[in-house]
Amino acid sequence: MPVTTNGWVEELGAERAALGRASTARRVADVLRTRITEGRLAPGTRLSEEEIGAALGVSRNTLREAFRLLAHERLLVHEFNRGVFVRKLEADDVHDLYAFRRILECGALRHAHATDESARGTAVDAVRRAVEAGESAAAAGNWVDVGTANMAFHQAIALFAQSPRVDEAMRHVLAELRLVFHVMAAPQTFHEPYLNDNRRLLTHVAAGEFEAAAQSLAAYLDAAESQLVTVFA
Amino acid sequence: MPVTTNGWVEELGAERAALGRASTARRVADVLRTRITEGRLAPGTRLSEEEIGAALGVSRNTLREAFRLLAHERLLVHEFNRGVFVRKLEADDVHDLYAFRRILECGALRHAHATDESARGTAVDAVRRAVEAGESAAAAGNWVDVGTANMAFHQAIALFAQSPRVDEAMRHVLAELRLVFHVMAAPQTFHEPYLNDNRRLLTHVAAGEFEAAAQSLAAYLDAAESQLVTVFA
DNA sequence: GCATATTTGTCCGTATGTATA
DNA sequence: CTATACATACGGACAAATATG
Repeated sequence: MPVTTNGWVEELGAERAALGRASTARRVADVLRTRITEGRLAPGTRLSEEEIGAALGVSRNTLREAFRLLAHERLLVHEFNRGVFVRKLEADDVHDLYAFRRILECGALRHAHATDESARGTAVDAVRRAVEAGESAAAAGNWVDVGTANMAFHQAIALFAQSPRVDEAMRHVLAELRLVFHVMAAPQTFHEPYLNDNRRLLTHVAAGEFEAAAQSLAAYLDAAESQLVTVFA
Repeated sequence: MPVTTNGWVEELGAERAALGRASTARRVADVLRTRITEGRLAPGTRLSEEEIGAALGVSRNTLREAFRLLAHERLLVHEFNRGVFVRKLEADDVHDLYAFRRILECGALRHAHATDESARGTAVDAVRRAVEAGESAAAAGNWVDVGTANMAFHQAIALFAQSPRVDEAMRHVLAELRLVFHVMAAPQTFHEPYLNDNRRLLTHVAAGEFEAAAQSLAAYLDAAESQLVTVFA
């Protein structure tokens, strides 16, 4: 019986009951994903197969399948013959994530003019809902929801591409970025200054000014990136 | 003892000796990936765990890890309680792949002006090498190499983004597209007409005319997409 | 629609190789 | 260098789901 060294593993026992019915590996991945994206698993932590397998009541085979799912999402890194670790992001990663975001989000906006009216309408609606959710959350002082709404805003921007693959790429990028936000001193209020930018972008896309929106968003992302990179240095 | 029904599995035995030293699952994935991208495994084929595991001399657990790797690359699809199948692309997939390509490749070109001189130079060199490789392969009548060079050309275009994540996304898209090319009547000569377009794009990027290159590429991709979609209908 | 056979999903025990204290 | 811990990989087992007759 291995002795648990750092203490966070025991808490998994409580989540074991929450495992519903689906692929066991997927459910295990869901539990771990939540802990990682919520910052309750520090980057760099090694995830022992035996320890976690025992805590969640699944075999190592199943657990390894769950690890692979999360490694695919870049939330874990798998080092051969060494084990899996919670992803630890460097300044270079932040730079690259924002480079990717610029291409995806600005590309989606520039593609919007080629989409049909109704598709554009649903995307604009999604953007509007995200903006309003962020503003009301900020009014209520609920900074966690402000962050969630900001994520939803950028996911909605990606909708203009009308491409499932763009949507998925965007989801992965945002999931990785959650790891970044946790190293911020005040992740709660990080997103708040961008509420105005989001509102401005909404007016652009609602008016069909996609090129202006793209340029505005590029500047927006530049600012956010440099803000984050300084934190990493 | 299950009787092999379709006959292609036995050939795997010959490849078993070629398995070098790395993660077993990765090596197995390499073998299967080659067979899939070369079109020797028809889309829709179900990959039996027991059959292939025996043919390659690996356990079911290890094989399942290899399946997961390839499912991540979208070369296989995993259906719960049913097994894994070689990915079968629909017309919608072709459309989406080209939508994603437009955003990635044109986005990379539009980002090029912001990169430093040396990075741009290496990207231009990579593009030039791909163009020349394609032209000499075409002169030799080697259509397989023309296709390979065309893939390398677009991978080189992605270099202008200066982003590892863009590179990887591009790799995955091109790997998926290989599945599409195999359903063409004459995949050998499919890429040949684009040699001129590639050469023209090279002159653009060599001259630093990235916006012009992006627009030219967009039209290029539109044409290729509609050509492929008609084949699917 | 039912009974049967096949195949996957999951778990366990174990042997071997690799990394690290 | 040795010892320990751990990941890798194998093979067997059984239940559950699916496919087949």
